[in-house]
Amino acid sequence: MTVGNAGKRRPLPSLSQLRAFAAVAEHLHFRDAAAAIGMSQPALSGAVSALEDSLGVTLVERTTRRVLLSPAGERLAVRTRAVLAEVGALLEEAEAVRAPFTGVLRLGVIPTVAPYLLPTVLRLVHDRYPALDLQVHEEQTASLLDGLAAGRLDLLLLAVPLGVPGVTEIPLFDEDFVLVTPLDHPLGGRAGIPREALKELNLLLLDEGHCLRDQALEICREAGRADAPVTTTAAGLSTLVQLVAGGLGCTLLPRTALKVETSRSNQLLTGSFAHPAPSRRIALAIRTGAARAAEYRQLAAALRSALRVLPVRVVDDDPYGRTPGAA
Amino acid sequence: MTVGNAGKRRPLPSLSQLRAFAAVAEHLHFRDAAAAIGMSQPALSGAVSALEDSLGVTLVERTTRRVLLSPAGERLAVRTRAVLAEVGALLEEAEAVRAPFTGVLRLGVIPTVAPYLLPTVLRLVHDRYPALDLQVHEEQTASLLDGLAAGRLDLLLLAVPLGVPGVTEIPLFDEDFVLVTPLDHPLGGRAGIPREALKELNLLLLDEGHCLRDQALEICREAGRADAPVTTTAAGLSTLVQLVAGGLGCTLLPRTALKVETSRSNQLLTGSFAHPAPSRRIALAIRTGAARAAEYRQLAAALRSALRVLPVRVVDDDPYGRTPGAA
DNA sequence: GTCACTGATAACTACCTCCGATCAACACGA
DNA sequence: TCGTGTTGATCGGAGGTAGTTATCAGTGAC
Repeated sequence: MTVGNAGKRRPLPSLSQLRAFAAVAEHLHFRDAAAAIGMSQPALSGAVSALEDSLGVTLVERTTRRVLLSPAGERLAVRTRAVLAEVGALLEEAEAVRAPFTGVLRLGVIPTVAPYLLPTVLRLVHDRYPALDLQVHEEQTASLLDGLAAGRLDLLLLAVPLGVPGVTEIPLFDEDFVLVTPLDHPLGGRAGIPREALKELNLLLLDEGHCLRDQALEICREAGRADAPVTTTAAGLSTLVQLVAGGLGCTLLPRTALKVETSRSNQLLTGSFAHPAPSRRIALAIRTGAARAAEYRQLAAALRSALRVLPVRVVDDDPYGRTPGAA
Repeated sequence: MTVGNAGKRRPLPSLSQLRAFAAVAEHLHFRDAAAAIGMSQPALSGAVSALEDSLGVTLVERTTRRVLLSPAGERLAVRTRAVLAEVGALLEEAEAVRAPFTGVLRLGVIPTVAPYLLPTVLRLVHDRYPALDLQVHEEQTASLLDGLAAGRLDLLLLAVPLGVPGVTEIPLFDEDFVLVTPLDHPLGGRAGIPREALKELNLLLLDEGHCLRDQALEICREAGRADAPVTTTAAGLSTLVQLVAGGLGCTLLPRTALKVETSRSNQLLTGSFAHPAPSRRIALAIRTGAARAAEYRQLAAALRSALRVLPVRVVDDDPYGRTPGAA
């Protein structure tokens, strides 16, 4: 026998082999795995064997009755999934290059933004990117971020900063909060209201989980309010405004919501804060390194233009917002 | 002609194709690229063409006199490199599984650790992992971290915390600092020295760039010292100690360095600080997700045992320190 | 205009992957 | 104890892939 080292020729594994191994690692069953990736069981069996040969490592412990991964197989399965994920991103980006602004775009929007911005967003997408199939999901921030990380959503429209690693924010605009009060409220309809006035108000807030609730609480805290201002809660801004109209207290509304929500009642007054008014920033959020990031940034730029008709301060185009090299 | 969509059959690209494209993207020259990856120019040319077909994207703008990447090619080249990097990690991990603790291990060590710990480290590696070819590089922290990120080094032995993203620290032990003084110094040889004493001392420090210098400065700052204590600097601990022996001032030494550095002179006294004494933590550092991470953690565990003979406080084995599933 | 050098193409070979059919091992139940 | 169904492995052949060498064709320098 040859002494040498144990090194045989080790050709590059093929992506088919890696996909086969990943499928086996997932299903722990050759026939199911073969069906899942659309190849015959013998082919898959051979592919896994070939991969084991080329790596020189036993990946799968086979019994005719049970399949399980070897310790090495467990570790290498992680690497394999990473490779396939990168390949997936490559293919997706190629597809995006080949036909930008086509196919499905799963957009997640928070409830305190959706009703007021979606008309603008939908019109923009329809007019400018007619081949884009926009699917809108209205959820709260935490759920949206989960969906983004899990690949269930592609693009989020929500309030920032998030401070979540792996998520890139593309700011769109800042909008002030305004104070909505009943007709007989002493601050009703005033301008230049100092923030300190928040210390004394009977403020109505949204339910837990809405980022707008947290923002309002934060604003109160900054204004020097120690106690929690909550006296009641509502599941939506519309309900909240109706409670105000009924005289139960005041509330803070983002300016984009003002027109829609206050036009239904003549029992309301709107007060604006002294400069600088409390505000929130609305942005798009994507997975950092998303394959179609260039498209999303282009979409963000288009959105900024379209949103200038609203009572908001559109942020400047950020220097990285251009598609590098795109026409 | 068929109307349909523009979609043709799009087979998975092969890793050979990706490697070919990456080589072209790097060299911008087909023959050079072909030579670099050890294949013929026509084969490489065909591979790139096949990749372009399967992606449906023009990646390379070819003139017979000049080759450059299309904008899409630039973007996809990044993805391609990411895929190949993951594949490389996969192969490396397979190799590590196949033959753990063999091959080259490029270890970087900081100068204030190297002379005192290397004897232990080298003996351990030689005895326990004889097939491991340890290559030691003595550099300062910043240079080591660069080398780790660039792939020039595999494993670092240095003071932590670093707080560098992408670098995982595997703590080994804590060691106290001791105060080295000339014979006639009022604090000479005392025990239980309060930290506040540092406020008044004429302290000698290493040159800029040594983390030990920064640690000493930090300790002085915490002790309430406002001014910089630097009066002179030295390039190595040996020099520093000779300066102390010459009566130019005092210095802080890590306890592991004490025996070696003070045995050459009888003009020195060693004082210890009151509990808790100022200390530094020494750790191994690796790239997060390094292919051979399991081996490095095993090595760290072995090192902890071996280092118990030194005057240090070995940290507990961290819960993630075991090779998952290894015998 | 010529020449050197570029990437593309042609023709051929070797190998590889895939499939359908079949085999051998095992667990379970009558 | 012996079928029986299900498991993964193996076999043989068709088809395609990917590599080679030899050659072609376009381009810029001189």
